[in-house]
Amino acid sequence: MEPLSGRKSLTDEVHDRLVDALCSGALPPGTPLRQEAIAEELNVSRQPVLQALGLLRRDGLVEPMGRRGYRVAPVDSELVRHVYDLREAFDGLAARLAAETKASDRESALRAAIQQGHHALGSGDTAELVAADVAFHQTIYRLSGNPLLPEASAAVWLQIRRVMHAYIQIGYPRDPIWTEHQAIADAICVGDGPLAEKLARDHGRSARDRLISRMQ
Amino acid sequence: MEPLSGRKSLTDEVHDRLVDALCSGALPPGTPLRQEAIAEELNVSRQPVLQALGLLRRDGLVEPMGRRGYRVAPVDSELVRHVYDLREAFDGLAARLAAETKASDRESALRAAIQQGHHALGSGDTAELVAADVAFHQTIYRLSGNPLLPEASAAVWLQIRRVMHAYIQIGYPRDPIWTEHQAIADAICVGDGPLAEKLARDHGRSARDRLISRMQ
DNA sequence: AAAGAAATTAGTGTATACAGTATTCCGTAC
DNA sequence: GTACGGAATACTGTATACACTAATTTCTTT
Repeated sequence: MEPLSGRKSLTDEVHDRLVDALCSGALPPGTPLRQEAIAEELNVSRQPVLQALGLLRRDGLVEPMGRRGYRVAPVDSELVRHVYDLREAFDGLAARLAAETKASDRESALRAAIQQGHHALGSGDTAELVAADVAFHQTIYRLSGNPLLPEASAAVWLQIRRVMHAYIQIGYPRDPIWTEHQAIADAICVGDGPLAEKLARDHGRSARDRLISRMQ
Repeated sequence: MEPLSGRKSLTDEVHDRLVDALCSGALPPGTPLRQEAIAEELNVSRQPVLQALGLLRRDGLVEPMGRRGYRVAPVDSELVRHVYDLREAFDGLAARLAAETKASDRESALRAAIQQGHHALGSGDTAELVAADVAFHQTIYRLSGNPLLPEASAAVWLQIRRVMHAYIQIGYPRDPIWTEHQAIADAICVGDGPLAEKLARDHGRSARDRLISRMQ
């Protein structure tokens, strides 16, 4: 982690920085977190760190251990199941709405997202693959026109990022993720809401199953 | 033995207090909020208030106006539509899971919630009615067995509370809310997941339509 | 009287100082 | 050798002090 500077609030910057570290696996589950250490590392006072940890607690990425510091929250298959149940609901709603509303840049945005995915597939970089996957679904969320969706699903997607980083490994060329993405995008572009919803939910379920099977 | 760390942080207490004030309509949309005034009112320093306002911003109940204070977020029919779209997704998921999993106290919990609702109907107290409605759905959320559901839907339910307080008035005896609730509860108790999901989603949609029509 | 510059004000966000509490560590009694 | 009690420690959360910014007001000039 490097020193930071910007014009957002320091609290948000610390939050973002910690989110990245948590989701990339730089801070694996169980790692103890001390405010003072983090503050010193980022050249910040303890106050923004305190607030950022409070947010991370709400996000479920961190849990307090007694009154003696925090610790990175563990990950188990139960958590993954619950996270993906919620994701299925979010994705289904977003896909249906995106198909039913008419955003002007719908086709181009989806095409760009899928292209980004294929590029990531070619590069074989895990981080880029995760980023492309997240970006694809966030695109649909944005196209849904519901401004509350990103915020409401934020915590769930943080967990998804974390789990994907941990368990997606390079060398699953048969992974049908991006063909499924293509099908969802097609249904949206055609304007078939129910089909888009169904495909999105099926995709969520199968992604969950693949992930859980790899966790064993 | 006992989780005797029962004392919550001041930040959370301030947050709860402000949430109540916002949802009950004591602080109507547009009201400016100043940290110092709130801190003095609650006999607290400005620090917990600052943090609580940050949380409320995330919840969408409050928005910053420039760098000169916050203001209670406005409510319009667009917001209500988006909120209820999300609620439909949450309720559907929760009802299905609650029907499919077997919590031992399923029947008794639902029966108690419905009884509370009928009591509130009899009393004619708006606040009690809103509380009973929220409690019924939170019961289903709990019975779903997904521990992430309450937190993920928290912001949405705050908005629902706020809108209901503002637009539900006494004297809608024909309001079918609690008969619909009964049907949902029955489907859950019978263990019919798809039916419970469908009924819950229908209920959400019709509740939204009734609310929006009253807003005009 | 109007416009522009300077000063005051109102408010936030950040840093530092303070207080309290659970955990650890060690000495002592049995 | 082990159980217990009390001091030291290592944290957190809250209060206070500081720094900065944008708005508003006031003063000056034409």
